[in-house]
Amino acid sequence: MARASQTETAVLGALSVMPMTGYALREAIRDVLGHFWSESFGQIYPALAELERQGRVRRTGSGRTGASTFAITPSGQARLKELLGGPIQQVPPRNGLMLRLFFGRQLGPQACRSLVLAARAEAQMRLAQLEAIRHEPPEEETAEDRPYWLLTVSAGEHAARAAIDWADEALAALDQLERPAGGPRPGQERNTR
Amino acid sequence: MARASQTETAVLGALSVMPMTGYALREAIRDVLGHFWSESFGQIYPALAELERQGRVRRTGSGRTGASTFAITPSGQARLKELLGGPIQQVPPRNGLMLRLFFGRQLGPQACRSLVLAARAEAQMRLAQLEAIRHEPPEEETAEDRPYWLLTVSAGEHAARAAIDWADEALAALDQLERPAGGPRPGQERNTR
DNA sequence: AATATCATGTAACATGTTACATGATTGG
DNA sequence: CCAATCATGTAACATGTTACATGATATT
Repeated sequence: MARASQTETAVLGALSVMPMTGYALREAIRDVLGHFWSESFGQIYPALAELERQGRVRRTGSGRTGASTFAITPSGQARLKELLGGPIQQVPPRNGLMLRLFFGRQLGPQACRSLVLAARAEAQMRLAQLEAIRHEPPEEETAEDRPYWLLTVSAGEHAARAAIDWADEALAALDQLERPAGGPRPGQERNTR
Repeated sequence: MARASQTETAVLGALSVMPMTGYALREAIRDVLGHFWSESFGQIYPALAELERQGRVRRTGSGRTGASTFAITPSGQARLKELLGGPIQQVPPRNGLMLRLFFGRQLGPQACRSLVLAARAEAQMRLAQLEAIRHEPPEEETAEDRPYWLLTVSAGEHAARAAIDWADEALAALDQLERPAGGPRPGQERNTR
């Protein structure tokens, strides 16, 4: 009980959609869950071995020699539901951009501008990718999963748009900092917008 | 070089605002940076010891016996600037809520609703806290840092509002999933299982 | 005097990444 | 045949949390 349950959830979840190899699992997680999840080989293979030992997945020796396709078992299905219903353990926050901006006085407004601009560009790229995903033609086999998948896409879009809006606001504020608008007027700093 | 540079940055940054003990450092990080950063004692004390060995901080044996107030040295100031200017290393994403929603079909719309509602409530609380911080009266000593601090507050507010908007949208979508709009239409009522 | 809080430090554990070793299969 | 890719697995390392041990100081 209770070991690496997050990786376990991701692996069982992915296998609940379709059986695949450990390698494909990693690619699926990177390409499909990539916006909010990640796993490395060093996590996936041990997790698969453990899940197999527990009878949650089984190897169906298909395909090439040495490669094994893993499929979820009924016991694995049950375990997945249990994990999904269980408590969400979140990672402690560690936002490198915010850390830098918080101590931004040491860097000065110009360097901060660059950081914010880079963040804005990144958010814009993420947003475009998510919109592309949303407009991909739905596949037959995954039709029932799709509404749920779109919830996560939507969350990503909202977050990306918020990041862009914030960046624009932050850039304006940093500009204000650099040239204090027509002579120093204390107690005035408002958000333009 | 290049060891735990993120913790180093947080510690040097906090000490650049004012000297304090390791204990106070942890409280400051939790209370002030808490919305986007975290450090534990197990990180802070070794980091302080290492920074002292390198001459980035020094102990000013003030206060009670056994307690040491740490202050940043000029060398530490320089190092801080170097760290702040360096590349941002971000943590791989791991969003437990999104993972659950992605496999939401296994849980069903009702359980997903609960998850989204909880997330909404959490975002609302975060938003209230951030707005309180924004309206706190500014202190004299930190006046120059304040504009930068407000950038991070603003980012948190944008993110929280985005989370709330998304949650409302998601709740509506989940409702649609449960009762498929205006009576059963053939080829449409499949999600009841 | 007892309790709560401040303070420092360490050890054990959990988690996760990266790099490497090894080999099969496929496409040119 | 050769390179690229698919595939599995492990070992070394990095990072980070939690729990514990220890004691000082402040509060009641």
